Amino acid sequence: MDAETENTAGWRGSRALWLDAARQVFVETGVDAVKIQPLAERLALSRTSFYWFFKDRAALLNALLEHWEETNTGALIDACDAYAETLSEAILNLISMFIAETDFDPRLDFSVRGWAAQSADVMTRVASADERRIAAIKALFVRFGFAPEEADVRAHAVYLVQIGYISLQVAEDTATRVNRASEYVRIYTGRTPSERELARFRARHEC
Amino acid sequence: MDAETENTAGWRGSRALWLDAARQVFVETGVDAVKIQPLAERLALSRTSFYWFFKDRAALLNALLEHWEETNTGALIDACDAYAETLSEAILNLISMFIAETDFDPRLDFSVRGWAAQSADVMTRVASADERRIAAIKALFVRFGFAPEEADVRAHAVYLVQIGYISLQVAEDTATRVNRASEYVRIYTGRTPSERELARFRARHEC
DNA sequence: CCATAAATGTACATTACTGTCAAGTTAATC
DNA sequence: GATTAACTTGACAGTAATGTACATTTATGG
Repeated sequence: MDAETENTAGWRGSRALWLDAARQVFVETGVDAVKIQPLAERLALSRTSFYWFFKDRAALLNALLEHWEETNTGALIDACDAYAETLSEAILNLISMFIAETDFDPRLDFSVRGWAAQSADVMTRVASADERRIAAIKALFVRFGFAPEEADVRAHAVYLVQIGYISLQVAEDTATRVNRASEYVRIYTGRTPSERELARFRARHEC
Repeated sequence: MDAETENTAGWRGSRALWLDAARQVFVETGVDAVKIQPLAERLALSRTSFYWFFKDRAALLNALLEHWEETNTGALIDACDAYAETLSEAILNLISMFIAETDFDPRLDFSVRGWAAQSADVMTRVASADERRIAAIKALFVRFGFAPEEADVRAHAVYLVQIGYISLQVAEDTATRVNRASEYVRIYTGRTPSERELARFRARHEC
């Protein structure tokens, strides 16, 4: 069943439908574009119907932020906790998660940061998400024998490069990103990933 | 003479005054907040007076973008072209420019990226600025003997980390950033900066 | 001191949004 | 088939913004 149902009568709306439309607009055009009237037009629903599912616009924005917290930060931490025999493999796990864009949505992350720039409230929540994420990456380096201080600097480097990528909004195809991965592993860890590790990594992104 | 003159009569406005106010709001709250009516209130000027200096809102936004292109990208390229005896020194020059925040305004850069996300036009201009910047950093690595391909990856790493920093909007004091610089130089270049280079670097940020 | 360009302000017409309320429709259940 | 909870809608009242036309004020230079 499509999100855009052809029906013009009956119960077409739902909390999830409004939230999903809001998420799309948010990602495409930023917080300030998340407005009830345009969303209603997009969904071919009456504007006022919105107020049955959400108290007001603020409630919708709040739901958006909660969605982001659950998905993106969760996905990153899961990737850090994933099984890995070597540091290279662990880093490749992380890179995989960023490349796949299935669990972690880079554009959502970027939009949230844009929002944070204009809202102190959102800013603090973003800052604490960043802390949790960096701590997870740092733990990964520590797990493979790095001293805490060095693990910290390297975790920052890994994370900052990814956030940088997201901010550049580069439209590279998966192939180039997959190929570049091994060089990044070398910069991050100082070690070269084995052929087997790379083969496993490539395989993951070709299906 | 202050930007906020106490005078309530006479000629208080100017193109520069409106543009500067717009820049501030843009950096604090994003493009969508750059509105003539609020700017007028802020400047204690009549809203319509704006139209004497700019054709319309679009003209103001365009001026904003041109300002960004001139300042930020220019500052970065200048820093890359600056005199340096070693690669470490060259990288420290670059880091200096980012830390100083005098010529290159990180928040302006961030806001422009947020704007780009919602405007294809702005996006292409940002993309070409990124290309010019990365090319300048890459040239720096090549200048100190790196092979083009490796120079490219390293230039990306350096640039992405900085953009990542900007996106995180971390509020670190100059001291911590200065201290961390030497570790970043090591990650970026694989070499440790000399004590003299670091001393010169620190001195630059203590006056 | 007067003409004029530079800048400001007032009034108007228009558009896009927000939220509330009361009345309607639809699907499920008893 | 009547009741009811879940949902939809149109009408209303209000706010904030845009841009245009025109009148007014202010500084400057002959």
